[in-house]
Amino acid sequence: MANSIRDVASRAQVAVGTVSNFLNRPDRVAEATRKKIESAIADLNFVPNASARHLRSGSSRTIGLLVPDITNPFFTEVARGAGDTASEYDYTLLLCNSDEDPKKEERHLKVLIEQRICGLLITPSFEGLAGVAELNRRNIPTTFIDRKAESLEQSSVSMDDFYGGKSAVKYLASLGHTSIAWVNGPLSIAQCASREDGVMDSAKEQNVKINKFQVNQMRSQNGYEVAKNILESNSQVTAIFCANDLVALGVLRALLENGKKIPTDYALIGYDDIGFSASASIPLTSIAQPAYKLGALAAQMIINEVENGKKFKHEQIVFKPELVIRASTQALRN
Amino acid sequence: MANSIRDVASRAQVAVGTVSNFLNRPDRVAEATRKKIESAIADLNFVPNASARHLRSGSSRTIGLLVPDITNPFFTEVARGAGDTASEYDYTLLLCNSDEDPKKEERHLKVLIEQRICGLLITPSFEGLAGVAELNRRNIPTTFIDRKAESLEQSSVSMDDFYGGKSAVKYLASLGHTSIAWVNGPLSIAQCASREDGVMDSAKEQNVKINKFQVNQMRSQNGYEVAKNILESNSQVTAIFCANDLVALGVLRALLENGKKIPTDYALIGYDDIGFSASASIPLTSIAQPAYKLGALAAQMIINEVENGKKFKHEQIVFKPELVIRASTQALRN
DNA sequence: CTGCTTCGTTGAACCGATTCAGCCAACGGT
DNA sequence: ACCGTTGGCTGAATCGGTTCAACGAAGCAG
Repeated sequence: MANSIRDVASRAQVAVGTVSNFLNRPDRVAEATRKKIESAIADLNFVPNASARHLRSGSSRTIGLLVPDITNPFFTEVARGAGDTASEYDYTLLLCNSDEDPKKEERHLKVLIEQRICGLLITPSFEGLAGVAELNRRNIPTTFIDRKAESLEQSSVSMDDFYGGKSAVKYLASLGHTSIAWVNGPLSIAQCASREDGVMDSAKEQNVKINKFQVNQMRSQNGYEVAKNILESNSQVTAIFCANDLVALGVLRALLENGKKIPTDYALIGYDDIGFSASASIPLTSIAQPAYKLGALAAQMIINEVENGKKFKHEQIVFKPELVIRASTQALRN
Repeated sequence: MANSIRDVASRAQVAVGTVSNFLNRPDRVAEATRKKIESAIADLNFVPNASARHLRSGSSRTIGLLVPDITNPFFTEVARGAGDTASEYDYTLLLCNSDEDPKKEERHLKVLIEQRICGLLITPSFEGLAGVAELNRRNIPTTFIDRKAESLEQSSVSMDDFYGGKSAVKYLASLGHTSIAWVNGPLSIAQCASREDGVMDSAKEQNVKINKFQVNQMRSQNGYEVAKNILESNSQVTAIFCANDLVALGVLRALLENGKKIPTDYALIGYDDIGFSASASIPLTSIAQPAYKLGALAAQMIINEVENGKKFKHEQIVFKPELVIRASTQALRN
């Protein structure tokens, strides 16, 4: 049942080396021979064994993608992008989900090393991951996604979070809002910190007052809970900016339950522009991140690096996020 | 850099076979030897090469998971479940997304065959996939997810859609609703057809009137659009049941925009109980499907089949979905 | 002391591809 | 007629593990 290249060779009356050439460099085999081999392959239903191929050739044509939360639509899109690009170039994508658990993350990295992946795409959930250092020591090309590489020896595809934070506040200011609630996640997450920097920077420029709020996890439920604090804070807040869409959706629900009108009582902005935001009960204005493109480009870059070896130049690409205006924001009426 | 088992053997002063034993059946290696090998492995930073291992041993310990839409939270959960179980048993999960495109699906199946996966988990988006037949011919164990196997020679883990449709209508009837709008997807999708059968069956039993509506795709936007038809249909409909949550969320948005109150003007039920339903502006009553469990069990079953070979008994497991009651439904007030 | 297990270890053969030095024939130039 | 190239093909060696027959030493029974 499991046919080998030798079976094909003997049936086609050629040498094994010729079959291998047919598989990898068809231009080097003569037309007549090619036909013989083709029909032998069809007859025997032959499909080459990837393991054998990898073993001998040394290169695995497998790239690993390690994400912290496959449940998050953002990463789902990243994975789609990376997957599509990988198969376009005949690479296999090995998708691993760490559930933000460092143990799982390390374990997956070990498996990826066992598989001898030729490159890794990763959004690390923690700094200083032992496994990543290991990858480094083994000279496995690594590209960071949604997090800028700190060394120029590594590539990354990330977003300009400072700009994103800044542009949301700028937009709200342009609508006439002068007192904004800013709901952020843990500052230990690099993205959150940069967004906050952008927010504060813009606030200064635009002469806007910022009320800071915090959630421990960036999920809907946390937004729902923090909304009470905002309402009770008794300030003149007229707009709310959340560090991600899930949180914003939670805030939205809480506000509606409290009889508030969006966008008249409060303007609301999220971050990420996940699919659900467009179809929320009040479609959410958000800062869109091109997740699919991020994944696709990261895959593209790692493939370049794998194929061009030393002469490859590492790049740190930074995308600018984009404001997407929907029904949850409008100009402040006096 | 890339160390082999032979390097380990020579450094530990033992034979290669002993190192192999250490790796696979440590109990057969004496304590003293074990220690020597352990430290040699640590010194050399040795990690076994999965390709070589698979090549010789014949079994790949890799299971493929092919889903039609990784963007759908339902499949994301299935993937999490399958992935967790796989790594628990030291298998590697190869996740492929076909985007409901039969060409991509076939291509992924080919890659999976090249990888010599030991088992496949699949939710086929089309009937009579050539690739699946191919898998069959090669005797690769296959388990269907969310779709019942038609042959007793194959395993499947699916949901009782008839029951799900039935229980939603039964519940609405118990609340006093006697005229229900039923928004279904294409009947060519097996799940949709069964749910509809359940709906109609229950309607008859409960003496409830059903108004049928259809969407072509089961996305939020389609629900949003169909809602207008429901409103214009001018019937006495007091409850709406949608074939999936995304559609229900779209309907919800349209209703709210039209000034309707949920659940007072209309009771609304979705299907799938995706995470967002709980945190929608009006938390959605839904028919919950244990997606994670589905994936985990399917992985469990395929691993059993792989490891027990012939003496394995194929099973067609059918889960009962569960009604989850939230704010979008309440008793009809007269 | 001999024969029989059991335990731990050995190392060559093997899995199925790729690689590469080497071969042959045909062709073109001088 | 001779030589150099080129194109097409060959097949043994190799990648890094696993497998397995065989072996030596120790332990035990008679």
